[in-house]
Amino acid sequence: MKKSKTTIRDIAGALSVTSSTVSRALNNHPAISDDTKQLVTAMARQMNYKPNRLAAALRSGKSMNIGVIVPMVERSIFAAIIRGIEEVVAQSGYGIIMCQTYDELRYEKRAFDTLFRSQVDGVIASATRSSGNIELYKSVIEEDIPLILFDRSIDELGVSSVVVDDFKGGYEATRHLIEQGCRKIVHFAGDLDIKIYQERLKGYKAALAEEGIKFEAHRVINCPSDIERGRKAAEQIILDNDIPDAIFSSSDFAALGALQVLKSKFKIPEDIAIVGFANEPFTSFVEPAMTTVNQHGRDMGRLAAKAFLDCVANRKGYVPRQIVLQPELIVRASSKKLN
Amino acid sequence: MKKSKTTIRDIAGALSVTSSTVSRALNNHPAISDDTKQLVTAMARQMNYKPNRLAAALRSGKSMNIGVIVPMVERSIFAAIIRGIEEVVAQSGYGIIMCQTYDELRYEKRAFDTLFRSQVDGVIASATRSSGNIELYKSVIEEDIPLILFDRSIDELGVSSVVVDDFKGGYEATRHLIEQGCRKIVHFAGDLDIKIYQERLKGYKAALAEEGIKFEAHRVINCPSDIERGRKAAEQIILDNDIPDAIFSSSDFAALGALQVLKSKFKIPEDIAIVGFANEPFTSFVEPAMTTVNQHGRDMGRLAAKAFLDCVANRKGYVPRQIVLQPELIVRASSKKLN
DNA sequence: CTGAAAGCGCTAACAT
DNA sequence: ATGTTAGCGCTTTCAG
Repeated sequence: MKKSKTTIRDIAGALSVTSSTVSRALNNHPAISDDTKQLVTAMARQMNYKPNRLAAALRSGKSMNIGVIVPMVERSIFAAIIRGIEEVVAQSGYGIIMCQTYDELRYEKRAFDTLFRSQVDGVIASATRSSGNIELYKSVIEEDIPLILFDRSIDELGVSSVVVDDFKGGYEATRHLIEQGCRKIVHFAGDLDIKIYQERLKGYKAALAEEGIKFEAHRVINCPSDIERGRKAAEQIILDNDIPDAIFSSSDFAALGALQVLKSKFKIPEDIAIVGFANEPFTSFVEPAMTTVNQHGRDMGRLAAKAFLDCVANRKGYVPRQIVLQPELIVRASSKKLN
Repeated sequence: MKKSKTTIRDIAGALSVTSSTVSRALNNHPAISDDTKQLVTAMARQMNYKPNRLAAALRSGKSMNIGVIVPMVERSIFAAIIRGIEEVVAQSGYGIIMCQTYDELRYEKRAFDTLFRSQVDGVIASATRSSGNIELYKSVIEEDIPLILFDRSIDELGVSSVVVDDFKGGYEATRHLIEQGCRKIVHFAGDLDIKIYQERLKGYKAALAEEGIKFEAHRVINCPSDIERGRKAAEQIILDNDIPDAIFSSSDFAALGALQVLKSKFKIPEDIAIVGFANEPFTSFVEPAMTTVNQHGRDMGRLAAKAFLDCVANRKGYVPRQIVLQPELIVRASSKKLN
């Protein structure tokens, strides 16, 4: 039953043609007669032929695989992005090698190692903290393989990227809070080594400034994207005497943690309004439903993938472009003061 | 700057040895002197050498990539499994090519295509609906590449698998409900083409039978794993006159949908208790917190990966084994009647 | 329209 | 401990 796998040479033998012909027929080369193509594909099926992409890749220099690097697939934004990427690249015959960094440099390094050794035709990645890893990305560029960044980009690299306007997201979230009458707005800042979190913070500051509300450094609390850390931060707030009237969190997870602890002692949103960031599915069904910022993950994935395809299509004349998606504030009960 | 990539031959040239020596040195072959290894690795780094896995794979017949097929990465159980797999196989130098089926045969087919063509050294997969795709899995076996199934296995295949005892999960969930005093227990059944959902249903029936509660077919409602479908099902229940005192849902998502609509009209859990399945993160923070069944995703992934490694280690003498994990009922507020 | 020939970069007997 | 040799399965000029 189990004989050595059929190769194009076997097919060629069975048909008394050469492997070149078979190869061309299989790849739908224009200079092959329809008759031959018919014969070859029929025989291929009959012999249960499975092309060996590795060999093709080695010879042609194209692996038809692209690497996708995300912090972690559990985050719905990244799952959505992967789906978006997959949708478009699959149509061009590409497979995806997915790597997760868990936001740690050593995993990020390993990811690049895996991808290089697999000879991927391109890398679509979201960078981790923006220090220490630039060399990694530069090495991709030096190897001359297309690199597209999404969500968290690295400007110095000058490659194509698809990001959401985090500044605007932070700005609108904060502005919305101010419009609800909030004045003492706490910001849960993410890792400020990462640009997107810097931007969200800047947006927050800009909105305050615009409304003439003085920025107070002690209202910015370092709080990673994690429910438990959100709880801790909220507990700290309660201990302090200076209770805010709103929280704008740079992540839905931290916002949720805060919501959980605060709602036992305060009315949400009347006493304290809460806004998160990322539009994780759970935001729509926690109580009260949480206001958040939608980042259009699937679109981001699709656009990144298209950028990659573009880049491959005109290898030489490709000009990188920065695509900036508009975030969308989704207002829900957690921030609607009815005054 | 950008010259053609360095190969082992280049290194060999620079060192006046042969490429075999370089190859062996790089692979830490025992029969190479430490001096030479030192020299070679130093030169490799200096010349910025990046091994071409494709070539190695073509020659050695091992791609050092394994394929992982899941329905969709958004489901936290699958994200957890992937993480478990990755943890284990990465240590042995394997990369992961991830494919999603979205529970549709055509995507499942495409996944296998991608994996075959990439010459993966193994496939770790969760099957979709258990009809129509068996041929796909058989073809993997015929190609003689290790296949491990998880979560949703296919018994006829006789390969190693790691699953959770869905029967027991269904049984315990239902039993718990009965212990709370519930008698009219509705079951939201998943796609009964898929074995895990059949098992959960059987467990439900078994628990009823054990307690002498008559099984009533109309209490089994077809309801896929989807919030919206759960809402619809709950709305239908309200329209009917025969209000149940509990719902055991085969998925957390459907359970959540039901919870959302029911809690406006009924007291949960006093009037209607609710139990889900899968321990999605959101179950712990919806209100009331939802009782559910934990499937130990990360462990499942780890075990599946270990099975794969085992299988590779003793290719000939490998005996497939079925690993069955014990589900864990996590009791939360949505099902605790305080009578 | 098809054939012949030459590898892609690496590994693995078999030598020495 | 290292060198020689022969490909893995496919693509791709260059001929005809």
